[in-house]
Amino acid sequence: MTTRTRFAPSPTGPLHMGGVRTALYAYLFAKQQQGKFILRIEDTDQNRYVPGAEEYIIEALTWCGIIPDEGVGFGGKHEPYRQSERKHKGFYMNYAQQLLNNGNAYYAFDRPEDIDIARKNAETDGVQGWQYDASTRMGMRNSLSLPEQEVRHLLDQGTQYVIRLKVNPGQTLTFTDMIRGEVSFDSSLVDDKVLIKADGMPTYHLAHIVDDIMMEITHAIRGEEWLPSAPAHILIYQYLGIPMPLYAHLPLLLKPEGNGKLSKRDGDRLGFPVFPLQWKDPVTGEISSGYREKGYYPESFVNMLAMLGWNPGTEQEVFTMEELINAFSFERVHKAGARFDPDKAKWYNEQRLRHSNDEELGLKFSMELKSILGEEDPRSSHDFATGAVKLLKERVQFENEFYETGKYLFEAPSTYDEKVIAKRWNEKSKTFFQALPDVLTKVEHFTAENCKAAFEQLATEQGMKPGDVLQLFRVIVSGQGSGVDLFGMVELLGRSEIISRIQKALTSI
RNA sequence: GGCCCGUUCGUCUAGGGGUCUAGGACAUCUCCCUUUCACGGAGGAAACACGGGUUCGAUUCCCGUACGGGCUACCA
Repeated sequence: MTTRTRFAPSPTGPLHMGGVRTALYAYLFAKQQQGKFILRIEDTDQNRYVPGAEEYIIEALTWCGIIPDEGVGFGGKHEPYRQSERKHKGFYMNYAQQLLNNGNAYYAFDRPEDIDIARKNAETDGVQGWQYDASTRMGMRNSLSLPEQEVRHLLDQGTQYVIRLKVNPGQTLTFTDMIRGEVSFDSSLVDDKVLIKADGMPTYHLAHIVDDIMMEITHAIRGEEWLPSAPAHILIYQYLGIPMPLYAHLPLLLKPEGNGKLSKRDGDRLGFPVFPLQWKDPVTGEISSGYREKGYYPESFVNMLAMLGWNPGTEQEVFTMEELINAFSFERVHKAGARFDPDKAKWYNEQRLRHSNDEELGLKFSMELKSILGEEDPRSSHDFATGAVKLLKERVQFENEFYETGKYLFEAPSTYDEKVIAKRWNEKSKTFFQALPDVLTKVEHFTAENCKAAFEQLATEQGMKPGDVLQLFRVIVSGQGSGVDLFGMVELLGRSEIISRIQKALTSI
């Protein structure tokens, strides 16, 4: 049987990184098994629908390289993949009817207010967790407690109703989780979950099962927050007489500090994004940052996410998607929640940047430079940009830091590091720099090595150690006391630029 | 409150009865390299939540406690 996994978010807003990780694991597993990965949109709650969320989800997954084989936006033999559309085809009601017919579900006419009252009454009696179940259902208005005639009448009248799962108490419900092993529950503690809501929409509980069956899902992968409702899901499969797919409940992603799971609000408050892509709230206009816009490589973002709760059992940490597909296994997913570490996230990006090809980085950087400096500026050329990349590559974690970090490569300094000037600038050094342009003019091939040799020779001739003027030279060229390799920078900037910077410094210091 | 899941350095984690003097990575500290800063290299500090069992022997198995997390909607 072909492995089929799905990722089934609800379009209530941007996908957060925890959701992306769930999608990733489902994708990795499917690909490893030469199976299919499906994107299903669970939009059964029309009140929570957020415009743009669906597009966001598709764009985010695509950016990450987690490409569905079937689903909303990708087509496939089980269309439609949007639950609101599937509802109109009667898929969910079909299954609900089957449960109704077999006596495993029933109509309930209680309004939300009635349930509130029942709950409040129970609380005043000191009962903490009231629920609609075998112990309370006969005191409510439903097709189990009401005479058949009345039920008929209510239905004929068009009275609003929900369909509830009839959970029989006193049995142990067990299933084997791919990550946690055997997990069991007492059915007495499971409530009679609503299967079909008053508006005719199915709830998650019914909908995901119907769709997983119809879409031939073999492995259901979801977050740990679903574990408590697993017994109800086991029961639905039992009542339907259909074998359950294998389930995996993933550990949650926790906040970097403090308590609780990582939530949408945490991100920008703590200085890191929680979303893969930037998101603008359609109502408030509030903008939340995204990993893409921060300059992360999608591969690094995915790599980082993969390692949060899973490890290969070797010491390898940097992976490509291909390698992840090969190495992944649910047996090696950790059971406890993982606290997200923004520093480690940056490290993954840095690693990928370090191993990137200079020419390719240079090409991208030259495009950026062209938009900053102009198409014709020689410093926007591929050659110059590649030269700059070589000098800057080990000093940044993101490509988008090249320009700011190496700004002095693109414009002559207007200020000079005061500490170095105060310490080193004197008559002797001034004389040295007055003589330096002539010496540099005579250097035949203007390379780092030749310039360095000429520089040192001049220093010796003037009776000083190169170290006495080296840092000054750096400040004269770049304005800063520290930075990229000095003579590498000299070679890149070229003879006339260097000489002009020396002359500028001589008049302004 | 109830139910479920969990608990190894600050963080992500390896290890699943003796090989543990508990390993790696991020972060941190020291030193080396270097014209500076980074990079890189070397090294340091840093953890088995607690209490009972089981066992010749528990970080590893069992139970309890504590702590953390999740769920407890006609939301997913």
